[in-house]
Amino acid sequence: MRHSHLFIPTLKEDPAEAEAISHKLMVRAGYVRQIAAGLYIYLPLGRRVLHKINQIIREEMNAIGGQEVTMPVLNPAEVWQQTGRWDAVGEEMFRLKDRGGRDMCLAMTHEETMTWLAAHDIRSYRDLPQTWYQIQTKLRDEARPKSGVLRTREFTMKDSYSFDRDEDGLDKSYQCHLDAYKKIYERCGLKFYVVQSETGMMGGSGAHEFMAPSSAGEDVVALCDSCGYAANVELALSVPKTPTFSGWTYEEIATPEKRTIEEVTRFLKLTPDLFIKSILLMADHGPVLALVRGDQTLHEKKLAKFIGQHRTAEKDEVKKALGVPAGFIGPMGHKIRIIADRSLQEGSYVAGANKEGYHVRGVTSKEHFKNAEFADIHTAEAGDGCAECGKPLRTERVIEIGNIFKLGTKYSAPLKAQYLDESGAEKPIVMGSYGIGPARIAAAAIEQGNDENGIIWPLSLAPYDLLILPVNVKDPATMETAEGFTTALEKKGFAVLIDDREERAGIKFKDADLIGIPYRIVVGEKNLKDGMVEFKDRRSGSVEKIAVADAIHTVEQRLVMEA
RNA sequence: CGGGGCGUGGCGCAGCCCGGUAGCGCGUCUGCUUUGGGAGCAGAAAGUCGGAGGUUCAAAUCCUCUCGCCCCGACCA
Repeated sequence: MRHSHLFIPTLKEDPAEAEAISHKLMVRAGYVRQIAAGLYIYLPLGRRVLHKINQIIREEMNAIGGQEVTMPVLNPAEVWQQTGRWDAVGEEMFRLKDRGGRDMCLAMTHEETMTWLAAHDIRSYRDLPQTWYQIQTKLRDEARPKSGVLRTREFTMKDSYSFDRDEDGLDKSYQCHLDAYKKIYERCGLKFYVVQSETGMMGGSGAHEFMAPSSAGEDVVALCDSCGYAANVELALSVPKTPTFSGWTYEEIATPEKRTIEEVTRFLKLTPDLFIKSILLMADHGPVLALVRGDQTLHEKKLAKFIGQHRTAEKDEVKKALGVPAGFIGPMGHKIRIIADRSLQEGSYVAGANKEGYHVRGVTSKEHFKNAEFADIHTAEAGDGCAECGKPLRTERVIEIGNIFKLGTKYSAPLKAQYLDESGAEKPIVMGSYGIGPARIAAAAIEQGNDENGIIWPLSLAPYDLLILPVNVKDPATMETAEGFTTALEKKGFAVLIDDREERAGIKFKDADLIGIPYRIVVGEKNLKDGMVEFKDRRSGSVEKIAVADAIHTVEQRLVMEA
């Protein structure tokens, strides 16, 4: 392909709106343009990358027996009403009415329509198992689109759905997907983790996420290098280090105007792990007091599993519910529900005295908050002990590039997706759902592969395998050689881009680095006189002179070896 | 939805506090020179200063409202 025939609008400067490296580079290198918040145009290069990712996904999905289908993006309300998600989802779903006034929505995922299909056309255990997938547009009215292509309002997703007769079948389908996903990300050249995850709005009994480490990510995972425990911090269990307790007797201490843990620790010259942080939350069923250790952070998603939807209480609500000004709450003597972090079961702590200007020390669970329920509600932090093996955990910021869920019968039951077993009994189909975000794979690959000059693609994702760069297009010998390479290598099946623009060498080199094609042949007049050209590896930066006569053979070997 | 920031030629920005001629760099177009890491010189085109209202003799600049984009948080199949 000739560069002069392609639309590759590169930019010398970073776009003002971009923060994430992948976002800056995708825009600068001419892969995407943003038309509105969370809505992107994929330019020729960007489209090629997505296409390559989608092909890898297709191959691996087909390899586990997946069958590609296409679901409509525009959905009738009924199916969503039947599963309850029409009401459960809220503002994140784009809704509209057709000309007849019927409620419709733009699909944000396709459990409903896939299950509808299964309900209509799967009758017998003989029809099972099935795995259906699509690579299709999803629309979500995101509260906050961000980080370029990482969180958008319209995006394509590979989503697949497995249909089995029972849990055993589901386990097999789930495992097949897990293995296929690993292959997909490996082929995409990504560093990634498989971690335990929340089931979120999908519901269901088990879930994993595939996470690509990157500072641009929105999630954090806790990892144990010792036993391999890996989980999203939304659910990661950890055992904080036990502090050294003093043999305090229960007594009040005056702490005038010292409200925050930081203020009180400084005032009393104690470490924060000897404090109890008492946080009042307003849940649907009334106020709840949450207790975590002073050095820990309450994880509201963990807490939500016990008390449901909630928010932190306002100052006057604290006063009203507990009769104590905020900043001096202690766990003692309250009638309301108390959820305490497990780490507080042992030890003697400092806590608010339930009295303005005072704290107390010597607070223990056995004497002072016997009525509390104990659970892991703190955020796992680096250095905490692994809940499995006790060794220290580390944490890492990651991009979620895929997830897999065991749905069970959450969707098949309401949509009546049933089959008849051998004995003629009607049973609900047992389902799984599995997602991959191709654009996130592309962004993660850039986050993990770039330098100060631009993108460094893995060969498997690069828009072109090889760039031929004739330094001076006006030199006939140069062009003859360069075009000869292009034709010969294209015939061999490689995707070749020749930079035939009448630009200065500097511009072409800069653009080449920016765009990030993994290999480059530079055809220059001086080298050509000696029968040589340069072969450059974008990743290592290494340059070697190779004979014109050997060039095609050398390149072919190199590319085949890497592929 | 809460907090913060920003909207000025295609792109990146200055000007705004302290009202009075719209400016810089890059890009684009023309010509000449140059030609292996984002060239030089000369010339040119291109801006309702996000929008609406107001204050004023006069508004990019001050006031009010509004729209958009980005960041932090909440939210997130």
